[in-house]
Amino acid sequence: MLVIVSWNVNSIRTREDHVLKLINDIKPDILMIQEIKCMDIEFPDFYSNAGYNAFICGEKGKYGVATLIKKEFDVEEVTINNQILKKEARLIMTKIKDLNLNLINVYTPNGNPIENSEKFNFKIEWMNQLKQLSCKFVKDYQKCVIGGDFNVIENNNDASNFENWRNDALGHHLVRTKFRELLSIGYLNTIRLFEKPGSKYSFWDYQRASWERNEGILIDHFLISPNLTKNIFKFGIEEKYRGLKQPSDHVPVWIGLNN
DNA sequence: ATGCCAGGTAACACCTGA
Repeated sequence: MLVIVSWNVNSIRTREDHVLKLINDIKPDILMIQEIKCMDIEFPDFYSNAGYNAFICGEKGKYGVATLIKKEFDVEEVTINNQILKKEARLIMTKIKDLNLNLINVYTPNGNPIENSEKFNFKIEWMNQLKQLSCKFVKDYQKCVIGGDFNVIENNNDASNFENWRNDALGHHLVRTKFRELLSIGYLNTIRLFEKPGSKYSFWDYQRASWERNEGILIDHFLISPNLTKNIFKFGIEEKYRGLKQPSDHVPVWIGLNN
């Protein structure tokens, strides 16, 4: 069995201890981390001793993703040539050769404010390009897991008060349509197999005591290609990490796959 | 409509996030 985690940590240098705790708690085979907020060379090396190799795509102070994979796997990082996906450090693609498993770690642009057409349009175009990148795995019957912070509220019930998000780039109908396009080419939003919409959130704002009042949203997702549907047996959300001292505003989400 | 928090950078204010 394989455990794959996704977590927007909001600065890896600030959250290093929390990530180590997660590694000890659930011992993932793969960790997809978003919003590392540092350059590759600044990424702290807590992972080697824990038994992981790191594939990092960072930049100074903003965005940034990293995928940590257990050392026993033979992994190749796949170069992204797409200009839009390369523009900011928001996506890293790796392939575990032993398992023929493709992994796409995504940090979709926020897209706010929607009145600023440049930011919103970049989000829409970025999601278009993600679809282009992802559909070839489905067409070629390849195994693919897309995990990360999608910055999309898929279902009205995935927000404690969806009306707050309807005119926001996370709940906007065009963004939700783009997300559904990923599903329509064959990807499955794995949480839907296990939880009813509204029962689980992955993000609580630092402001307005959102955590204490459980005003959350679900925006961290795992999508899997059709030929992995038979392998998935669990979707987990580690809510307790939002209650730690100096937490990320997101919590870890994970899937369990059987071979 | 904006700030509320939080982190980073740069510099004691502003950007980005969601």
